[in-house]
Amino acid sequence: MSDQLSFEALFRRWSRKLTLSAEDRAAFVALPWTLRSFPRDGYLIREGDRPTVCNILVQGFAFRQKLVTSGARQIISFHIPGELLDLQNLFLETADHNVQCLTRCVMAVVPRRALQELMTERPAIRRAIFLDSLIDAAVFREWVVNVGRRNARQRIAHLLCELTARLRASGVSDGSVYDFPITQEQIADATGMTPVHTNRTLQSLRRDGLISLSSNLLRILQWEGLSEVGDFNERYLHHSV
Amino acid sequence: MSDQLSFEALFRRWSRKLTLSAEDRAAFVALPWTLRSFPRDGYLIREGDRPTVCNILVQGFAFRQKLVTSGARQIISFHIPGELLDLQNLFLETADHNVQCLTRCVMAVVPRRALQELMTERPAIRRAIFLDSLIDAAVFREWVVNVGRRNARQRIAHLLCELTARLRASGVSDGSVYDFPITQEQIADATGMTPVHTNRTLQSLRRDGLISLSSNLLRILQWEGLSEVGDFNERYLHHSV
DNA sequence: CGTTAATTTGAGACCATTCAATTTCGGTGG
DNA sequence: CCACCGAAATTGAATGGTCTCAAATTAACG
Repeated sequence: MSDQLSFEALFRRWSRKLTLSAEDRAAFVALPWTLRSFPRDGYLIREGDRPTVCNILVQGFAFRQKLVTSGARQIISFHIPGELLDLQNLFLETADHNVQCLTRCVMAVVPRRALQELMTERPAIRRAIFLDSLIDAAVFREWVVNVGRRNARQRIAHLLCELTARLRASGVSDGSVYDFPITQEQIADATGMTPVHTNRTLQSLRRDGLISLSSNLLRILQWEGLSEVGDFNERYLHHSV
Repeated sequence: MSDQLSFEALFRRWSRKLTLSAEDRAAFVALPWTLRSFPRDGYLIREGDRPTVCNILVQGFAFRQKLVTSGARQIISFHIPGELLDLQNLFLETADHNVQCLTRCVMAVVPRRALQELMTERPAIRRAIFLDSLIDAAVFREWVVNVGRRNARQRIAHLLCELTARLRASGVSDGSVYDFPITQEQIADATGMTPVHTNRTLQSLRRDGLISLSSNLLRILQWEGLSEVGDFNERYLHHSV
């Protein structure tokens, strides 16, 4: 895979929000990165690790999760190609959650020291990374609201809306039909529900003609209706800065 | 109030995590800030605002919240003196949530342009602010876990542990007895519960001799027990970077 | 000392969970 | 191409944690 292709999605995403000069891009591509493949369910980072690298998701989907003592798992975010998966580990010494692959993934792995130095030298890159981490935080906040104050239907509808809006904005999909590699158990862990109730709630969304989901293929049949059910307002995604 | 005093808590907090030179502190104090008082429940930022300033909490307690269409409110974080309340608004144009005062507050208000420029000139300040925003995000993640995968007792115990650990680390309190200006309704909104069930759950924690809470005074009677009930591991607070 | 906010109590209803079993799907080897 | 297998999705029924609604009590404050 050529250099441009590895970072195509990242640069495309950043370009929507700020101006990256050709030199900025060149300096980024000149980082000492390497491509690495991970299997489905493979761990990129485990809680307690002291990471020395930073991962850029080139291909595939990933997610962050945290376990509680009862053994239950809470998924904290999903990630799509072109996103940085561990900005927090650039400046925090110890990982406070797990990062795992949803599908087989290809990562561009960069030593965090090199990325830190690039941020020192290049204000535009620094700003892009700072923006990304602020938007990550905005998504976490919305997830607190989602699991804290919405019912089952709303939670799932909101999650589907968020994923759709992000995929659409990234240009990975047109946002109406796309490959959806998330199991019902994972949806349950992302929305703070049980798999059984997730199943029943998805059926209710299907019955109402809002979505169709089978064979890992999600169709958004009524975007307006789904957004309304999910109380979805995409402001928090800050797609236009 | 003298300049040093306004930023005392902030500098103390930052000093635990990195080295701030006398010049860094002087440059920070030389920012064009002003002190401003806010009443209890007063809004600092409303969702949709396009802020031009950044608020540093000097005295009092504040919180972030977001409303859903049903009218329910989810509190997303609490803030104590010495914390920056709207780092996200430094680089994002539109506020995606509300920031409100829990008690009467004094803020140091800084034009965000001035703070941005200081960050450009002073790498240590830049790093401190970046660290703060990463830790904010870590707290949001833990809150997703809290409302998503813990039961009522665990949620409230965890919230009390977090507040105690943060107050202790900031030096505002010794962490065993402190003024607790949060109503049961606000605890409910922070944990995704109803006020009624919050009341019953607090009673159960009191009955077990873990805490005592009345007249806005919280006593942590059994820190170990409370941490265990709340599944509390303070790693995510990153008190030692 | 009056007035409003905050806390507390009771009881019934409901949303979501739990547990267990069944069916369907996706991938693999014969 | 079909048979097989484990994973994922689906269904049923009973349980339970939390909510809702309403009222009473206590605390906070001017």
